[in-house]
Parts: sequence; structure tokens; C-alpha cells
Amino acid sequence: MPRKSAAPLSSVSTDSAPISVPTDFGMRVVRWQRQHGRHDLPWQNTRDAYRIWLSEIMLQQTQVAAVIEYFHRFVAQLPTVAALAAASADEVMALWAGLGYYSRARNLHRCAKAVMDEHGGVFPTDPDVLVTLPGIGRSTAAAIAAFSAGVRSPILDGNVKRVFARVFGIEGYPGERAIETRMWRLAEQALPPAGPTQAEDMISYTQGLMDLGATVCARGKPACLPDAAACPLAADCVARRDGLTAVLPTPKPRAAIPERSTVMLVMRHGRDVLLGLRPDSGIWGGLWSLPEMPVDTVPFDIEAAEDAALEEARAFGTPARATLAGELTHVFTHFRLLIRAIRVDLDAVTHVDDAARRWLSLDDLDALGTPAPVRRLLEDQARGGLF
DNA sequence: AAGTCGGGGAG
DNA sequence: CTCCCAGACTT
Repeated sequence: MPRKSAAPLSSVSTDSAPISVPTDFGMRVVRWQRQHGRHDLPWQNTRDAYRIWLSEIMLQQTQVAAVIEYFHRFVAQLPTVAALAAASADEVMALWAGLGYYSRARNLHRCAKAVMDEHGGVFPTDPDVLVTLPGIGRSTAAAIAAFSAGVRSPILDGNVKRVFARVFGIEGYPGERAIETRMWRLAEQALPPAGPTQAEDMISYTQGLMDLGATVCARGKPACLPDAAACPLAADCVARRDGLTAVLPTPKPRAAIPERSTVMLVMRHGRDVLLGLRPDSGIWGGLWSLPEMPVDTVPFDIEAAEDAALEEARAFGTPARATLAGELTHVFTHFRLLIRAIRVDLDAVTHVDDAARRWLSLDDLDALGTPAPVRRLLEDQARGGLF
């Protein structure tokens, strides 16, 4: 075995195969944070749970750059949890206006009152207690506990999900329940060890995961690609090893798009086929396409469509027979189009006196611009196939 | 499990 | 334009 490593390494996790976390994972992040992490954010270098809590709430689904000014204004006007609890709702909302997700501000106010009324004005340090407060979920509770008291409890935010997805090679949308459950399990295993330096380590580690995700393991261009030394986890990173940083984490699945269907007529006279020029506006504007018939029966009735196709073709000549020649699906950004092609062979054709209609030889497809699926369909006709 | 909340930045 | 951001809460 050419590759050797002191720490156990994970392999790719295409399914639920258990992943082993390198035993020094946590401490590597700790050391990296102390050397290369962020140390001058307004809510750092303090153990004031009020400021830490406030920053964590403001930072929920909100980037650091957007929060800084709001944070300064807020603590200047309401410097303590007691002051916040005593403030009016209007005053709180005014300080929050523009940050978005205003339920955060309402919960913030409620939480301040709860801390005053139920916890003697002192923030709990137990994550299990913190999560019972309004606006504080599992990850935020762990962050507050770690930063304010060095409690050993894992966070799992967008940064951590991205880092974990790449380092451990986890496929699947992290917003999905099963994926998130696996990541929480990994987050617990990845923590730096308990011990005498645990409190300081947890502060650096928690900050370090966020810093890694925000500055090195960035969404677009991870810094490890040009420079593996930029990331303390690069040596164990599955995504980096396998060239998957661009596809991990798996993006949110796109919303199901509606499906439409149409019937296209392939009217054939020898090797000629009848095309129609589409209006400039709308789908395939200005391109030459095949004539279409609306689909008015669900489920699709093949014989009825073939009969209708024969009737339709009568305007252009003497149709002999019509047959369903094939189906194909074309995907647009906003809908999926099921195309059924009915071939109609004509024994004789009448003169076409219409600028938007013309016959084209299958041997001359390059002469006109046609939509991609129509082009494929015509090329198949040219080969004499039925798709 | 899916929907909702929001403004801003990056690609 | 879409996707994402130190997510939590409701249905």
C-alpha cells in the first residue's frame, strides 16, 4: 500500500457507510484557527454571553459583512440583556430593520425577557438549556456555549456542512434529514478532545470551522486547489483528492418543473419535410420548427392523434398514412416538454404559398436554424430511423 | 418533510 | 437568473 497515514482515513461515502474521523481532526482545526483564522470580529475576544448570543442570532442565514454595522449599533444602544429586555418592541425592531428574518428580532426580545425572568439575567451555558430559549436552535446553542463558556458541543451550520461534505465526501443535499443526521454524528466525533485545555480549544475549534468554511473552503473557489497548504484538512479531503470540490456539497434539488406535451408533425414527401417558421417572440423565436398539433386528450390517444395528423396534412397535399414515429423530452429552465412526433407520408404535395412554411430536404438540414430537439428528430429522419 | 422568512453577495 | 449565507420555527 503506497499511501500511509497516521490517522485513519475515510473513503468515499456514497451510501450510509460509516465514516471514521481522523483522531486529530479537531486539534488540526484549532491550530489552524489560531494561526490563520479570524480574530478581530466585533463579537470575538469576549466571553460576554450577551454579545455572543446577539451576534449568533444576527448571523443566522446572514453573512458577516452584513451584520457588523447592525451589531455595533445594537450593542451601543442596548449594551446588556437587561437593557434589551426592558426595551420596547419598536426600539428592537428599529435596530433590526434591514437585516431581514424579523422573527429573529421578535424571538431575540422574548429570549432576553426569558433570560431575565427565568435565569436571573444570566445566560445558561448548557446547550440543552439554551435550546429551550426562543430563537436558539441546536447549532446556535452550541456556538453560544462554546464561545461563552468553552462547552464541548458541536455546531452544524452552512460552513460546517460544506466543509464536512467535502472532507468526508458526503453526497446528497445537506438540507435533507438523513444527510444532516449523519453530519451531526460526524460533528460530535470531530470535536477536539476533552481535557484541561478543552475550553480554549472549543473556542478556537468552533471559530475555526466557521473560518475554514468562510475563507478557505469557500463555495466557489476553495483555496486548497491552487494551494493544498491553505487547508489543514486537505491531506484527508475526499473532494480534493477526487476532484469533487465543484460538486460537493450537493446543491439543493431544483423544484419540480411542470411538464407540457406537444405533437409535432413530420410531413414527408420523399426526402423533403415541411417546416414552419416560429414567431420572433416566445419559445424558439425565429427558428424553423416542425408544425405542431395541440394535445387535447389525456391519456394520449395514438390513433386519434394519427387521424388528426392526416386531417392536418390535407392542407399540404395527399396524405397516405400517419404513424407515431417516436417520443422525446426536452428540458427548458421552467418546464419540461414531451414531444411526440407523428410521421405523415404524402403521395403528392400542393404548392406552399406562405413565407412561414417551406419544404426542406433532409440532406440540407444546415440551411436553416432549428431547435435542438427538432434537429435531433430531423437527423434521425435523415438516417431513416424511428428514433 | 416541506414551507416560510429576507436582504445581500457571488457566480 | 439561481444558490447560498454562523437556521429556527411552523404546518
